[in-house]
Amino acid sequence: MAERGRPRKFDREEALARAMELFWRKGFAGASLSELTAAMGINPPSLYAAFGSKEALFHEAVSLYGRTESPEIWLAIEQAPTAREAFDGFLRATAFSFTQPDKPHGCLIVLGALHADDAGSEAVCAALRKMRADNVTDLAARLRRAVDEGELPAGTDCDGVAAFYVTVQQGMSIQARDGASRETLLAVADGAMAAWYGLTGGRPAARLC
Amino acid sequence: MAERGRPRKFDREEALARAMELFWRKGFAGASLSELTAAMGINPPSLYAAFGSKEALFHEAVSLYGRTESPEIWLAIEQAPTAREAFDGFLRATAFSFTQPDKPHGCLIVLGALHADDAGSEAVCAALRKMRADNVTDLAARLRRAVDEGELPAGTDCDGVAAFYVTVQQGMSIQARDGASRETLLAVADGAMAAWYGLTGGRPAARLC
DNA sequence: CTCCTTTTTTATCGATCAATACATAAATCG
DNA sequence: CGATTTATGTATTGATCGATAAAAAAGGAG
Repeated sequence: MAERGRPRKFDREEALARAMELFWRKGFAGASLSELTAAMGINPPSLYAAFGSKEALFHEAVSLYGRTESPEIWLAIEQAPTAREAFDGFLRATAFSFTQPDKPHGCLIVLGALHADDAGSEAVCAALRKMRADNVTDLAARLRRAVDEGELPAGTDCDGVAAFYVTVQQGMSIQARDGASRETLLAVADGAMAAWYGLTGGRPAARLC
Repeated sequence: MAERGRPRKFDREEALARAMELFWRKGFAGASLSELTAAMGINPPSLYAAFGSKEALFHEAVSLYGRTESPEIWLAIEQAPTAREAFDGFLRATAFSFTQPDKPHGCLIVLGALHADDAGSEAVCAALRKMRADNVTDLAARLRRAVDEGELPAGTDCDGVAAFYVTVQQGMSIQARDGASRETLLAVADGAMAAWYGLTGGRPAARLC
């Protein structure tokens, strides 16, 4: 079971983290092999031996992103007692995650590969698109749970509400990439939550009466 | 004043329109010279003689986009009698514009150049970023006008509200590019408008009382 | 030690990128 | 007409793209 051959000189996870950071900052097509190898501190043959291809490296980088950056965003969706607190926490965590110092602003899954440049990046683009679609599904599932639990009316348009909040979050990626401050994104989150009772038809805002 | 030399064989505006369509669909970096010349029906020397460079062609394409696609979106902002109708019309027109058949879905100004790949595209990226920032400014100006006219309270956070609605619109570009239907985008627009009274502190939704 | 396996470094591969040289063609000007 | 000007088509330019060939280096296995 002991490893045969010359031992790898670099830390694979560390190199992957550097690749993820570069993909996050420049996108799949925008991060060139020479930039990747420079950031990872290795030569091209080492990259291909360890990860297979630029596309495979990107998929691993996205997976790492999902394991390191996403959980804090989705924590509230899973753990908050009410759907309203879940969505509010979701958007507030997004505002924090998208404006971390010393990290690229915005979301890798939204900004990483919007255009299917050539045949090679079509698969990459489709993978991110599916992850974005899954986000809508997950939010809708949380809303349906709220309907089942009686927090929201039976007629709630869970898919439509989920689409709205995902759209806001995706817009926050653009805003964050454009330099919007954490405070601005939190204000956007508050704005989206201002639509909650009107959207869900749940308990109205009593102070308005 | 008569034109000297051999007359141009192609229609410059028509070729520009084809270039705009390709940039819109694939982004600045994603649209290669060979694809551009193929779409425009001309050879590289003709492109450079008529437009100067790929970057200059992109700027002209963005200008054409602003003249042909943007007006219908911004019409309501300028002409609607109330700010609420202005923003509602703005988002509904966006939903229509972003899902036109036989045209790329989403907005060229949002999707055209998110990453500053190299030194050449940094200027392109910055130009689009400025246009996106100007959008926030324009929406905020419409809100301030509503404050002046008494439609909205004096304490309204015009910049924050403008940031929210621009964020929603930018998220709609991602959604449209991902294949969201016109109906879905209209539902997102309705969702954003559901936040209006809560955000602006204006006249509350009477039906909730 | 000698084999064997794997990683390393160096140098490069063919393809494609944005951008041009060059010669020819098609118009106006004198 | 010849001279000038501009556009066109063909063929390339140097640079960079993602991906490798080849040989030296560094470990364990026998």
